[in-house]
Amino acid sequence: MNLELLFENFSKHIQLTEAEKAIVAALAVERKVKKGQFLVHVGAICRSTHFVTKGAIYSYFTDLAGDSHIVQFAVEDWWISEMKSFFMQVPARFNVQALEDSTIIEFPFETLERLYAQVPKIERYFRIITINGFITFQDRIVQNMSMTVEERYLAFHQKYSKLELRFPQKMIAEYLGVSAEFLSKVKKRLAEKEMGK
Amino acid sequence: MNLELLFENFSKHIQLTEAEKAIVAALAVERKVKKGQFLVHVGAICRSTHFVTKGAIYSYFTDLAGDSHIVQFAVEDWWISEMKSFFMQVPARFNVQALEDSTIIEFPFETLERLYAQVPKIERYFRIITINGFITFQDRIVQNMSMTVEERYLAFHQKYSKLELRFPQKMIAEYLGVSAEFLSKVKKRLAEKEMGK
DNA sequence: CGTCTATTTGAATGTACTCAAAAGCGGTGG
DNA sequence: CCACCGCTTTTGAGTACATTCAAATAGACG
Repeated sequence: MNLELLFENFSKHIQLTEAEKAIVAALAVERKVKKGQFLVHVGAICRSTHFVTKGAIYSYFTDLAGDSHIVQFAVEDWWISEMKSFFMQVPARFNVQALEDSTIIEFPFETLERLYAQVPKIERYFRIITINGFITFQDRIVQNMSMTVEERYLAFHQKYSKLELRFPQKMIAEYLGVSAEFLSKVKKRLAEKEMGK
Repeated sequence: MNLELLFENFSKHIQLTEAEKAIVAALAVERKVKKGQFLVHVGAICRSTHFVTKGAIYSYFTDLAGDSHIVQFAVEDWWISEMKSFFMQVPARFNVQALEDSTIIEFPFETLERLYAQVPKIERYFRIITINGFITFQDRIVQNMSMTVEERYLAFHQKYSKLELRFPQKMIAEYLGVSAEFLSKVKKRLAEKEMGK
């Protein structure tokens, strides 16, 4: 099991001793998932939180009209789970699914609680990355309220160019909250503007 | 200074000893603000996080077109601040302003960091309430992506009836991401439906 | 290769917005 | 305590941004 990426990520926010790293290593579970496989199903309880070391994962839900909406993307070095389901141990509202064959490191709910007790710095780490997630969703609200689809797409394109190369355009549309057809038109319009220069 | 409400809120997630409460009490700062007064200005750095013990506060921003958008409401027993500005100590993107004469308990940034070291349970508390905030913003994204204005208003009405009584309808519209005029029409339509029953 | 899904394109439609004006309401001062 | 002023809310007409539906094209996967 390769925990390098995870420890590197930890080190951005906290400094772990070798002894503490050993405790984490003893509790971490590596798992490989095939393309299309689900990590979490709507209605089930999300038992673990997932750190991606290889591949690409996304979470989404389907509304009453049958339309899908992407909640979150995750590639290498990102965490993903159904937060509400995981932390409150209630039925999941979103699916979490693999876009590609992927490798993840998992921490089951009870394990994480024990880890907080044994290594309080880990609790600090999760407080900090939760703040980052909070800010990300807040930004998304801000953008949805104050920007046109074109502006939102451009912001996404600049901030997440890596994701745009990996996830199909349809999913980008489902993330931005716009129909796939309209996103296609917006991109065309932008390309024409670019030509005109 | 009345810390009852704050300690009661703490007790929902962590159990503090009397000694620990004393440490918190020694660091907490009470502040009274008049209606209309700002706790945070756009462009300034948000130095404290605020717990409301009396009154009503809201955070908002004004976009390039001059339209206002509400980011968060807060009344008694709620926390409010400009999260990104506070935790990263960068210029604020939102204003935080008092709707009514209010009383708040403040924790400056450095104080909170010291408090985490002295009372690790406090770090746990803030991890948990940040998760709750994360989930709230995630829910808002989900609703904005999959529900009509009418449905979003009804969800708000049911979940936050307390807020609806206190904040002007215009601000509810700015929170839901809808024009004040259209929200008025939606409410009229709903009232007519209600009559027709 | 052949099939299935994603993307593109166009036409018609709709939900929500903008602009404008009237009505309602609350706060403030005389 | 009433009257006035300013802001909020309502209402209507016209408009726009984005959607839906439909069909053609392109691309990916087995």
